[in-house]
Amino acid sequence: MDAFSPLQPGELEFIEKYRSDMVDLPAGAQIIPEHRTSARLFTLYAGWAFRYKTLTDGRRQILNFLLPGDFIGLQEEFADGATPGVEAVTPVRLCVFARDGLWPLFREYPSLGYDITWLAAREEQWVDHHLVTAGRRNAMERVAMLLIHLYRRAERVGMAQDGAVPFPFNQQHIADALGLSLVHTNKTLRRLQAHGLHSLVDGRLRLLAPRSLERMADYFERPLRRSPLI
Amino acid sequence: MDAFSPLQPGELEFIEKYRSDMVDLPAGAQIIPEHRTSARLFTLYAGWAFRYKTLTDGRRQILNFLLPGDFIGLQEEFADGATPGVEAVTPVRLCVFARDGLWPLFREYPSLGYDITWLAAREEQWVDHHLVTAGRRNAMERVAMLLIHLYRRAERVGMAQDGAVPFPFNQQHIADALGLSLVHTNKTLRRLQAHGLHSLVDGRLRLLAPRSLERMADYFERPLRRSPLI
DNA sequence: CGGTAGATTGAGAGTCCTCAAGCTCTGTGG
DNA sequence: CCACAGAGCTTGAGGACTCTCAATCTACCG
Repeated sequence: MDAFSPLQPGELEFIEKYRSDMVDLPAGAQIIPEHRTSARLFTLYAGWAFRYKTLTDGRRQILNFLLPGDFIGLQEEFADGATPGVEAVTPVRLCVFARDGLWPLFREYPSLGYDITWLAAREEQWVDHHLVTAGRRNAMERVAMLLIHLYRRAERVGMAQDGAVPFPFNQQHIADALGLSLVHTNKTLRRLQAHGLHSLVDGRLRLLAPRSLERMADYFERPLRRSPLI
Repeated sequence: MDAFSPLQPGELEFIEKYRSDMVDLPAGAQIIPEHRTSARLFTLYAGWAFRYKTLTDGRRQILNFLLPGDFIGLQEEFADGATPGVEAVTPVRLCVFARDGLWPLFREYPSLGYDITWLAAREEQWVDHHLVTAGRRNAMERVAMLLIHLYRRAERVGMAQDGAVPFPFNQQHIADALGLSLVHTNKTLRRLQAHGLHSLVDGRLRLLAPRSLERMADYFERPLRRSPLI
């Protein structure tokens, strides 16, 4: 697919060997439970998921969203403290890798190690992005930002059809990603919709006025680059 | 130093070869200007800095803080869009590496590539951490969290003396890191101080009631691990 | 036909923001 | 030696944005 870089000779074979399994999980499943380090790494092959952290009183913050092609569980390898959880939003299919195969991968195929670093850096960029949103944008701007962000990412991996992408999240997900309350998220969403900026019907998102949304959100990302795939 | 892992034979020599220069910059200098990709990578050798992004109307969000040992500029290598800026808080000393030496490093010393991935993952953890703070904690909790976080990190690299660490930031820095206004940051800081939880005198931070601060901030990080150094 | 998850709406309260002014400290120049 | 300017800190007041509480509504399912 156009979204991903081609692999070098030998790399695919190594990945196949490294991959220990293929797993399907239902919507809502904990791919990696919070605070628990998993002995496995994953590549999300199909479906949607998100990384999150919760405070002891239950407040939850979604750190970023995971789409097909995203690598899961790298942070846990190097974690100092509490590790985030990873939860499936839709049914997901995962490629499973043994965690202790990570170092051999770097050693034998440095190019794949480099790719993993790329993926880690890209993921951090998205968290950076969300931190700016949560820290310095108001509710209207936050929601606009998230809608554009998710649309573009879904589009990038070929999910767009007729100007719409799947949108499997409920309003609680949006609220937890943006640092807003559920109620205020709802009101903001309705307000944007009333302005004719987007539509959200039958689990599909359509940006009706992308330029207005971008202006409102102060969105300034360039087109997403082709990324490596492990 | 105890905070960093020992290097393997050969690694140090390679790093020395890879390093192209050593640079000193004054407080306030832009180590990497925002939106500009630098042809160089850095390791912060001495001093304090931070990564940040700004919106077009000037609102600024500090993404994380950089202390000695931190690697700078990796995200830019893989950036899709606008890259964050990096600014010195105090005078800093930097080890400079050519960006195009990164791939040879992975190829010739996979162990160092692995270390860089470690550093990237650790940095993302901190951004995760700050995102939870900005998204789901109130002002009191945010400030408490930041004070503990910076204290622990400074302590980890040997900056603690007599129960105090250097604190070179002004209240605008704190506000921009936490997603608060300057005024509210000030009031919150004073309130914490009035409760006897911390002291901030002559640019030195002291946690007077670390347990209370941790409880207030819902802090649950374990001791920081030894980290690799490039 | 209840039961549940999710969406929606209104009302009141509270946190946090903006505006504005004054204060302290430091460095500079007359 | 003192006036002055600038950066950073502090405080008060009013208002705006966002939150919590509570109730209603819809869609879907067994």
